[in-house]
Amino acid sequence: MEKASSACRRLRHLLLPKRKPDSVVAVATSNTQAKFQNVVEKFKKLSNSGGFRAQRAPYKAAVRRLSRAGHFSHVEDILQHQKQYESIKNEHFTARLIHLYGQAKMLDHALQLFDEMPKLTARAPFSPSTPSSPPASLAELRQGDRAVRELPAKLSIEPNAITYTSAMKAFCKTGSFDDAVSLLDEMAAKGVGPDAVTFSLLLGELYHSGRYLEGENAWNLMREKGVDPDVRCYNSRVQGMVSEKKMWEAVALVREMEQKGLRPNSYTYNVLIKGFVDEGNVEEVKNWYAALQESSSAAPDIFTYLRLVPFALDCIGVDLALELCKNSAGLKKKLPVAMVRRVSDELLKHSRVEDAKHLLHLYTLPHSQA
DNA sequence: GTAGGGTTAG
Repeated sequence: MEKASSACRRLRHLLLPKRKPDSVVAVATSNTQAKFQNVVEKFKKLSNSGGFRAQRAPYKAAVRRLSRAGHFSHVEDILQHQKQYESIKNEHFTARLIHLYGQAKMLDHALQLFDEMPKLTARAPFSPSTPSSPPASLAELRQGDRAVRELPAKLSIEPNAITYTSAMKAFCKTGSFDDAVSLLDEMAAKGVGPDAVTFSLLLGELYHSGRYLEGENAWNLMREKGVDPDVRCYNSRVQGMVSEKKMWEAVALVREMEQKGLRPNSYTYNVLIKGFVDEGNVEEVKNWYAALQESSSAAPDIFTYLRLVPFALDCIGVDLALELCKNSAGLKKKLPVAMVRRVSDELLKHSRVEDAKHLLHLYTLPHSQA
């Protein structure tokens, strides 16, 4: 059955008009189609397990991957598939699916699923959690006004902290930072308290877009409102300081968060490393990489290595570059092939054939040129 | 146990 349907799909694909008659392109596209179809089938199989359905990351990753590639029918396929499981009666599960449609920018599907909730979940909707998914979906679509005004009115619900946070995200993403910040006033007027999530998002957007002073204002506002910054809030501010090349202040802030008992995570270290890489400060880059390796609350990740490998090649030495590549080989996300090749080329320049071979072998790259 | 919150560079 499955074979027949995938054969049909292939046939349909062949019958579809092609813009590019180039046979090489056609074969590549067909391979890609088959690859994504495979992703869908695998995902459906995994969905059979309740343990899998409780996880959030694989859903997000699959939807992101498929929607980025423009395979919206595949997104629909895997999300509609979830309706057959008991989990669909759990409104939290269904709310997640709604948001996933939003993340794929499939608003119509998101709202339709929301409409179906009463009959799917066997419970009346609008328990505190459910109506937050449509605003979150609208935020993904950068529609702040609709998220915070039109939709709550339509659903006869009062916007809560999550609605506002979603709207803030949408406003920031469209560059309407003033609108985002002014939502804090509106929240205060309505007695809705912002929390660490609200501020981590706002701070991140402000600092990340180069609005350092506005970020600092928001940070002070957060303190005035008695909201305790968590690791992500601190990270946003550290990142803001790094962007402003205030490395000493950034380091001091990391020390402050440690003193408060907040454990720096990989993001924290990566931001500092990025700052010192941009400064060309070899000693501090080495220090913070060592600190990250020794940390009990963080570990190097792919972003660490993406930054460090080119820097090691250019400013430190091929030995460190090789060591970094080896250290990163065990990660699920791999370094780009071109980056690994740069390191192996450098090794060959120094006639270190065995090291180069070993490196390419680690990344299962052919080394016939060697 | 259950919502809304990060980066990379070519």
